[in-house]
Amino acid sequence: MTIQPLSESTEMYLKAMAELNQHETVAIGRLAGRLNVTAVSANEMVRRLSEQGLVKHTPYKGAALTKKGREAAGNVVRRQRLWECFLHDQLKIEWTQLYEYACSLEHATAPEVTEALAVFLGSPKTCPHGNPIPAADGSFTPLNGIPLSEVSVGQTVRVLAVNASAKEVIVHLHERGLLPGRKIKVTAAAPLQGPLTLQVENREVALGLHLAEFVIVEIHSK
Amino acid sequence: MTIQPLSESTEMYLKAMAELNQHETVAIGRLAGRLNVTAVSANEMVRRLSEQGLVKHTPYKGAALTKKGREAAGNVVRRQRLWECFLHDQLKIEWTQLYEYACSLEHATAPEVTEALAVFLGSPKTCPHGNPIPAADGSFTPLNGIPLSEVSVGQTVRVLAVNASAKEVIVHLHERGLLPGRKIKVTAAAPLQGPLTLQVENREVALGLHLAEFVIVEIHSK
DNA sequence: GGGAATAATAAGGGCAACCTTATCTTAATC
DNA sequence: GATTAAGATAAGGTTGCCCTTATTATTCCC
Repeated sequence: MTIQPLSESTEMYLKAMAELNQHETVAIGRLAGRLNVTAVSANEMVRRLSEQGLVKHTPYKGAALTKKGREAAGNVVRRQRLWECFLHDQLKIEWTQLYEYACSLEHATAPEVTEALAVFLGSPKTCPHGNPIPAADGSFTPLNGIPLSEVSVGQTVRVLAVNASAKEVIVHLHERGLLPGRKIKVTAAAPLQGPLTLQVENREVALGLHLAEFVIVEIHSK
Repeated sequence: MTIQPLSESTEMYLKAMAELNQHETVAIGRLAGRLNVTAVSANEMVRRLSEQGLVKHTPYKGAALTKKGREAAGNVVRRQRLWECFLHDQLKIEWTQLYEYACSLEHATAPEVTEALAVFLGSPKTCPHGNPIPAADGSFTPLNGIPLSEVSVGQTVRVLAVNASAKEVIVHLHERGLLPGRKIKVTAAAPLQGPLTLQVENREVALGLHLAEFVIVEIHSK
């Protein structure tokens, strides 16, 4: 099973769903937004995906990956993140370009190449952005962290991962020093969904709440 | 110039033309054959390519790459052969799979990645099959050799390159030990376009003439 | 319970790259 | 100069994935 090759578009939908939400239902609108297509197109495509048994669509509720879909999605994510490692560690490609370049390569990568790449890289556990690399069977343990947007004022946290796909978002976060491993303190949170004020490496940084969602952190113990 | 991204199909046509014949005209039938499409489809596509200024089509004569097309083709070939080096040298992918896997990757490779890959690999001059890797501007010097099919009986030659794209052909030649660097002697040639008989590493091998065309050799001096 | 936002469906189109079938043109060869 | 093979052209079809516009259905929330 799962030997039928999926189209590039199919892979992008599956990956988007996995990135948005591993298990629960994803609203068609969010999916459409992330993939930059209209809601009508997303609807059409979700129908096709559910015909293939990759997602389960509950009208007016959203779509969720099936077991098969989750496996396929994990596989796509694995390929992408392995390529990100290669592009970053070996080719020294710019941080902000990794996602984009790896995304192109991922669709063109045969299973044999994926596994050889993993071995070559020493079976890394996370991509340069800090996200876990799924196993060969597509399974993976989500990070044990919370979005920065949910951290309360005064707390100090450590960045585990940056989980964004839009180039502008990646660039924006990179410019503000929000990289895996960094220690940051939330010094203030403006009311009404306003921006957070952060202390990042002796630097004061303002960050919109919707962008803070892409930064996965753990509470800094000690 | 040459900054507009070409479709995968376009790249395949350009590459096929470059592989079939760097400079001269290629018959539409040969092109169609190599790309596994009908002559009608190839005709259509050649029209599109000539509208883009990539080829010059002379009706009933064939198509030839323009300067622009040759550059673009060289670039595609460069990407593919660099990936072949990577897959072979670093990932230890099987010889007979290199072409196929590298071909998928080549279409998904940005210029920045191509150049970083070249640096990473130490700017190799040839791919594992022995074919030259074009420079970043797409230019390259063809091998100074002749097809094995044109060697006369009794001569001893050295294999410079295997220049095939069809998997079956690659497998067939590989099984018979026809690899770059091998020394072979043409011991007989059957009449009427019949097969050649070769001495390859103390082994006697029969090889169809149309397959011998894919093996580029140089006369063994001394 | 009613209005707003979101989602679904229908209908019609577009584009790239392929296909088939059929007709016509040119080139190559005896 | 006629035949044949190869190439060109026309017409119509398919598939995947996207689009717009319009209508209808559902859910959520005050």
